[in-house]
Amino acid sequence: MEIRDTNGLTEKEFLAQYRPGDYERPSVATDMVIFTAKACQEDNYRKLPKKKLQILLIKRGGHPYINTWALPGGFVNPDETTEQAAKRELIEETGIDNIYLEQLYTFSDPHRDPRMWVMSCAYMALVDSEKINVSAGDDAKSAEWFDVSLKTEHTDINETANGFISVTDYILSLQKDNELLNAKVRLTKTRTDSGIDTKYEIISSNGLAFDHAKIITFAVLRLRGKVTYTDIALNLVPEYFTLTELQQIYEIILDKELLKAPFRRKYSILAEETDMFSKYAGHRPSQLFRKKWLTE
Amino acid sequence: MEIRDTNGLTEKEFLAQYRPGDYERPSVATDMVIFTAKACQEDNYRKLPKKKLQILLIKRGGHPYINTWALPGGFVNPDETTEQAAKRELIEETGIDNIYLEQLYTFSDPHRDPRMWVMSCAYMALVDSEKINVSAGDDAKSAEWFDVSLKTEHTDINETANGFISVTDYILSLQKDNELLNAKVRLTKTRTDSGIDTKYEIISSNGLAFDHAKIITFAVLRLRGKVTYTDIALNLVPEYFTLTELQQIYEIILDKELLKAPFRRKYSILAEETDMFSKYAGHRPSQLFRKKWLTE
DNA sequence: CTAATAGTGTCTTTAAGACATTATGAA
DNA sequence: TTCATAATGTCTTAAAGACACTATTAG
Repeated sequence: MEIRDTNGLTEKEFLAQYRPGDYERPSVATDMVIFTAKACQEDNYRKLPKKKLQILLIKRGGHPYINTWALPGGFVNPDETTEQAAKRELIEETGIDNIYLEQLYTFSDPHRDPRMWVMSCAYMALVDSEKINVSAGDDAKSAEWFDVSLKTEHTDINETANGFISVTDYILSLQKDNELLNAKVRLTKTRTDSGIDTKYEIISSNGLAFDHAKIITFAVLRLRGKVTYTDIALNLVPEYFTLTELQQIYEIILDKELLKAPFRRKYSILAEETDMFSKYAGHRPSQLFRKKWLTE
Repeated sequence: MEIRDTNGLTEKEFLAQYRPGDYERPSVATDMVIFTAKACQEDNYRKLPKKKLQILLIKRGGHPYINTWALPGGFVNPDETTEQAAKRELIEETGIDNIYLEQLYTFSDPHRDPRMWVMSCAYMALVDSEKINVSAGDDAKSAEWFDVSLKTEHTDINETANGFISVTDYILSLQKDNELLNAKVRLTKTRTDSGIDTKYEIISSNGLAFDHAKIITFAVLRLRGKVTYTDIALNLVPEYFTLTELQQIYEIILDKELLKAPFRRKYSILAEETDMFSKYAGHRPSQLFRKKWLTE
């Protein structure tokens, strides 16, 4: 390994004399979309509680976007990967450790932060709701769980000479008690001869900071896309769960009802029988299962 | 919008006085895994040419990793997104414009570049091989197409108390005439009670710069994962193509043979009939089709 | 005619959708 | 006993796998 470059330097010599250029660099942050599935209260003692998909937001105390809600996150340090940064911030801001974490997408619009050039490497996290109570309120910041709903408002497809343009408007709603945040995010797919351009834009955003409506929309769509062909949903379920609970998780993610028999046929591979049963339910007890992760 | 923060500033005033902190920032680059599917020569005039999956690599002329091969790419400028940077570099380095481009993953190991802190937002690009001849040799750098092969060497799954550890070793081979580059990339999935850790490591890498063996492996796996449930393969096919050609694309991506009848049943939705036929083939002519992109 | 690919038919296997039926415990 | 959910059976529909058979050309 004694190859010399055009200046006659070996790699070792080159690295010893190397000085980074004086060009502008972006700040790099991570933002996290932390999902959980929480059971609602139910008035009728025999009725099964419904579940809701929730994400964690933090109220901003300073400019810009003061008093609006933002995703938890922060800047990446020079000695860590973006993933390590995300894990560190997760513990700092929420006390949650050991969690499912998946890199989502890197958002890099140069003006996404009005202060300066900041890229965001966004992560999606999934936690089971029994874990989060432990650490609720640990943090001084006002972090709150919001119910999430993402609906397609409408889709328009127009054929062009050599492809098509499809425009889908999504309505994102986030609710916490009396607080309601809303956003419209437009997904435009422009298909030409070769290549497709997929663009997300925020049409309107009320009460959400930065481009976070876009990031949340992206995360919900990713979760929806992956839930049917992976075991990702198990991350949202407690240690012991019933198959109906698991089905509810799928239903709130996909935002549609599923039939019981086919659901069980398909997803019972994700569950391992135990000899325990749910109790005092006002109806037939349900068998409890343990998670059985897919290995492939 | 006249909310004032704890210093009594409005958002406008805050932004006017805002100065970024003096902390370290990473350089951010893009790296591109550009795939194409090229037909080989065939000696027997009646035999159909086989196709090979190829990627573009550029020989490094300076330290570090001098004389090894690297993915095309470059640094992101302050006025552009990572995607715009990737498109710009694609044109600069290869002359290829208007191409399928998809963000893959952001690689952020702080020591992935021995010179300094550089994150790489990696993209996957797909081009049909008839397009690339146009611009071959445009560039002064020695860019070359290498045949790609990614094989699973072995997989080990060990059950643990609360999950499992699965280790898969991939052998990545890149070949161009007499030049053969090799790498072994290990994928370790550590599943615990809650959370899974997915880690890619380079075990060995011959002739490939930086962590590019990892990026290429990631790209091949992504392409394999998406080809069966999207229309992504159409990006690798010329304007007019036969169904056998399309099937060949699937076969080289998935690295396995497919049955003709079921393939056609499933993927004929991606093709629109024309009244043209292939000619002088030494066997029954084949109908030519036009791309029919999926709109959903 | 021959070698080679093109293109289709059909039987089997597997999975998904739809819905009905039986089981069971707390109040 | 009743209400509400648990759990399973089964008929239908759709897709995938396997493989055989016919069609068509240049040489």
